[in-house]
Amino acid sequence: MPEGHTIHRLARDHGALLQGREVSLSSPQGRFDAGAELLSGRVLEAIEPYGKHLFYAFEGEVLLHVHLGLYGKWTTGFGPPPLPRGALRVRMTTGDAWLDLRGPTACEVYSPPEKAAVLARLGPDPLRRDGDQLRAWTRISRSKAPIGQLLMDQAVLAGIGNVYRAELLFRAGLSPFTVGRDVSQGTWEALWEDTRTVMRAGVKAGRIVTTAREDRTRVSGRVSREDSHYVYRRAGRECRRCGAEVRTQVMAARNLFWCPHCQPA
DNA sequence: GCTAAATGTTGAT
DNA sequence: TCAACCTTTAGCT
Repeated sequence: MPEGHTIHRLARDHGALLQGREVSLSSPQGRFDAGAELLSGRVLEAIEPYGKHLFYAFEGEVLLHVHLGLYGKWTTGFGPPPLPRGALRVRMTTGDAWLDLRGPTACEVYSPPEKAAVLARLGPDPLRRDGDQLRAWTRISRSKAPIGQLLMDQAVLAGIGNVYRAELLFRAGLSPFTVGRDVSQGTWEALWEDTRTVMRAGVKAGRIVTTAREDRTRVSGRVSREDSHYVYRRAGRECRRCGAEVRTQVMAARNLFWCPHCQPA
């Protein structure tokens, strides 16, 4: 399940399997029959991640646009693909590998202008080399909205989701209720740099781990699910740093988590 | 074994 | 504001 780190990881992994290859597409579920037929048999030229969006560029100036949403998932394997089970929106195959897509919010054929239109409404992506923190700062520094809402707004920053929102604000010691225009530029720049650091680690590990070693219960071995977050989904439990009770409240239509002591209003 | 919630967004009401 | 998308998992029993 995807925030930006998952998308960038998929782009990398799928590139290794598909780039420069002729790809066959089908839609066993039937909901993408026309698109699969249009794209099938073309060479996959490039895969580009932006925020939570994936763009698969095929020869002939046509793209596959995928947004996983909350449930969407890719599974991959080598050799002959398994018999299709369940609601399988798209299957892509090369001679060697297969890739199955289930449950995406978006799976559609795009033209280059349609891709450009999506990019035009997204803020900078901290995982991209061209991610420009000043573009986000322009929005944040003028906004009366709380920073916990702004971080979730894909027009402000592309790729952050509910886990990173909670965890990044905790790491910054910043209250989610601080309004954008009250955030200092120095605080923002540090937050942006920390976002890049933490999300890059997420791409590498294939999961979100935001805790420092000294804040974990168990210090060696694989980081447990329990140990991988400071506040996300820890409502009512003790803050790892100070012992105060972690709080929760809906903000931007999602459950927000924070420590009232480490992130004072 | 069952239910609810979940790392997200869109489009209808 | 809410249903839809559709799967996985946590937390119950």
